[in-house]
This record gives sequence, C-alpha cells and structure tokens, in this order.
Amino acid sequence: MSSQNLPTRTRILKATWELLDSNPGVAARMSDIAKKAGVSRQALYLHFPNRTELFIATTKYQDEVFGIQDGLAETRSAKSGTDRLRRYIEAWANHIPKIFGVAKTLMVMKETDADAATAWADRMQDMREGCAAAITALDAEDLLKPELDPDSATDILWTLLSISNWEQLTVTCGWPQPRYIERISAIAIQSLTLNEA
Amino acid sequence: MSSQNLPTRTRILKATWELLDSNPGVAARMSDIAKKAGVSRQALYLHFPNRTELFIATTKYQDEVFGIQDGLAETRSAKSGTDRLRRYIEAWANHIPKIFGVAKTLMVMKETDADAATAWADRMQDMREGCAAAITALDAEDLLKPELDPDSATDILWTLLSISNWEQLTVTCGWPQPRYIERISAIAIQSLTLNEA
DNA sequence: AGTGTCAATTGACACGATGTCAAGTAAGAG
DNA sequence: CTCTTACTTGACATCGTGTCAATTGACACT
Repeated sequence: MSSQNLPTRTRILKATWELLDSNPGVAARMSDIAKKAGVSRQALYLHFPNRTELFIATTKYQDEVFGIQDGLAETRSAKSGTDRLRRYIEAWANHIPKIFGVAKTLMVMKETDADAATAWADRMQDMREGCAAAITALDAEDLLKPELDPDSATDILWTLLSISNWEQLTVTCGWPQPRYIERISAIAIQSLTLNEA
Repeated sequence: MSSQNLPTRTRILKATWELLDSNPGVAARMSDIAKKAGVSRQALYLHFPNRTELFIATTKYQDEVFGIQDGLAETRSAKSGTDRLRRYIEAWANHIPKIFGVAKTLMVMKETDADAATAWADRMQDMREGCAAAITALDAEDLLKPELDPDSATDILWTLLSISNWEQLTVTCGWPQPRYIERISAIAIQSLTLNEA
C-alpha cells in the first residue's frame, strides 16, 4: 500500500482511520489495527496509552490532514446572514462524511468511556461555535425569528446539524448528499429566520 | 422494596429497567442486574438467553406496562392535519422520557450487536408509521409544502422527532420539556406545512 | 410419609479482549 | 564496536459473558 515508509505512529493512525471508516461505530480491536498497520499489537501501546486515546488521536490526525479550515471558517464572503448560514451548513455537511467513521465510533464510546466523552464534547462544542457565529450574524441583521433568542436558536441549529441527523437522513433514509444539504438548509432557514422576502 | 412477591422474571425485568434508567446508554452488567433483582447471576440465564435479549425483553415489558396506546394512537379527535401533527408530536415527546433509559442503551448496543440492531430498527419503524400517518393526513388536506413528497416529509418528521434530538435539546442543552415540545412542533410545522393562515 | 419435578443456587470453567511486563532483536549513530 | 532506540515476542492478570454440572428446597401428587 501507500504507507510503507511512514513513521510507525502515522501508520497506526492511518490504519485506525481506515478501519473505523470501514465500520463506523464499531470500535476496532487493537489486534486488528496492529495487523492492518503492519506492527505488533504492543507497538500500539508504545505510541498511545490505550484504545480510547488512540481513537482520539485519530480524530486529531484527521483535523491535521484536512486542515482545520476545510472551508468551515470561510464564511467571510457571505453577503447576508442567511447566505452565511447556508454556506456554513453546506461546509459542515460536506465535512461530515469525511469524519463520519471515526466520529461515530467516538460517539458510541462516549457513553461508556469518560475520556471519549470529554473528547467528543469538546469537538461538538467547537462545532457549536460555528453555529453560534452564524446565528449571531443573523441576529445582527434582525433576521432571527422574534420568538427565538440567540441561544435557543443556536441550540436548534446545532441539533439540526447533528451527525446523528445526517446519518439518519443519508444512511438510513438513503438521501443523496445534495438533497440532504438542500432540505436541511431549508428547514434551518424556515425555523430560524423571518420569511425570506 | 415493592418487588418482593413478583415472579422472578418480572423482578429481573424491573431491575433491568431501573438500572438502565439510572444510567442510560451504559449496558449494566449481568451481575449488577442480578444483585438488584435479588437473584443469582445464573438465574438471569434461566429466563433470558443473553444480555441483549434481556434488554429487548425489557423494552417489551415497558410496552406492556405503558399499554402500547399511551396516547400515541389517539389522533382520532384531531380537527385538522396540522392539529393532528401537533398532537402526535406532543404524545411522542411525552413518551420519550419514559423509555429513554432502556431505549438509549439499545441504541448504543445496536452498533455492535445484530440482535439489538434488529430490535431497534423494528421499534423505530413502528414510530415511523406514526409519522407517516400524520403526514398522510396533512397531504390529504393539501397542507404539505409543494416541494415535499410524503416520503421525504415522513423522513424529515421522523428525524426531527428522533430520540437523539430529544436528548440533545433537553439533556445536553437543558431545555425543559414544554419548551422542547413547543419548539420542535414549530419547526415541524414550519418545515412541512404551508404557512398556517 | 415418599417421590418426583421445577426453580433457583453454587462454584467452576472457557473464551475473548484490554492492558502490562520482561526479555530479546535489529538497525543506526557515536 | 558498542550504545541507544524502536519494535517484537510471548507470557500474564483482569474483567465480563456465557456454559455446565451438581446441589438445594419447596410444592404437588398419590
């Protein structure tokens, strides 16, 4: 494959990534990861204290590979609050499939593992910032529905854009990604903003 | 406690219920359940083939206790499609907290356990029927947004009403239940129906 | 009483997975 | 040519599930 010459740590991370992607939500066994990376099982413990930390490190590795920006920050050029919201949703929506495998695994693990829970909460908090920023922009233009305060609106957007919802609509219901983006954007705009004139 | 005189099987189910409620998503250990039920660990295997089946049986026991109706079916008296939708959402929303502990556990387990996955899918499919019925009623009155076909609309409603979303808004964001009901109803109506005149 | 049945207990065990430990190996740098 | 560092090998403790076999105790039938 491609990863013959990479440092061991990176090979492990790549192997983990691939394995989690190929079976989202199922926490791969350490022995499987070792086999895939072409190292001994013990080598994993030389680089990561335990499985949870290995998975968390894998999400950080993904951030590194994608570059945190990945379009998520570039809402600068938006010409209106609504437009900015739309762009943010699209950017996030297109980010989800890339991280889904690993993220889903962490999502499942957070229920039983405190470290996973913290890592996941941090991650979701970051994403919430993006939502909050989009809502603030709307509010600044008085586009927010009058019955919604910015916090509630952020909660709603944050929830609408959850990975679970993306999974249900695309994976379970079989929606193609463009449809997901179109519909979820429409729902967000209809729920959060005053009728677009 | 209250369960001294009940048949062993029921005591086990009650113990499982309480344990899963007290720590949703965390699959209690067989030995804990046994202790709580006041029976030996092996007694559990006398009544249920394995842990997954015990949990599934617990959800069925809950259905029995609540009576499947529990208000979920009584949409008869609705005076309009929109009203019916509202009532359905409220009924389901009030049902969720009762089943949350056990449901969440099954939800987590479905990722790694085929039997849990099937049981969960069945359950969600039943709930989807309710969504579909509400959408059909809307459609019959031509209240559905023209760009939505009934299937897509059902997908959307089904997703909006997911247990994950309820959890995120009430547990994580701290919304009180009435606020959840009010907001999620508003979102559903705004996203699915023509502007209420 | 006497016997059989059924539910539950007791204690032991195999298995699979994580994480730990200690000793060995191999390759590169001084 | 040896020292160091990274990795391997194989063994082991631990924990939880699920299985098994032998035992107990209550109740019912006659």
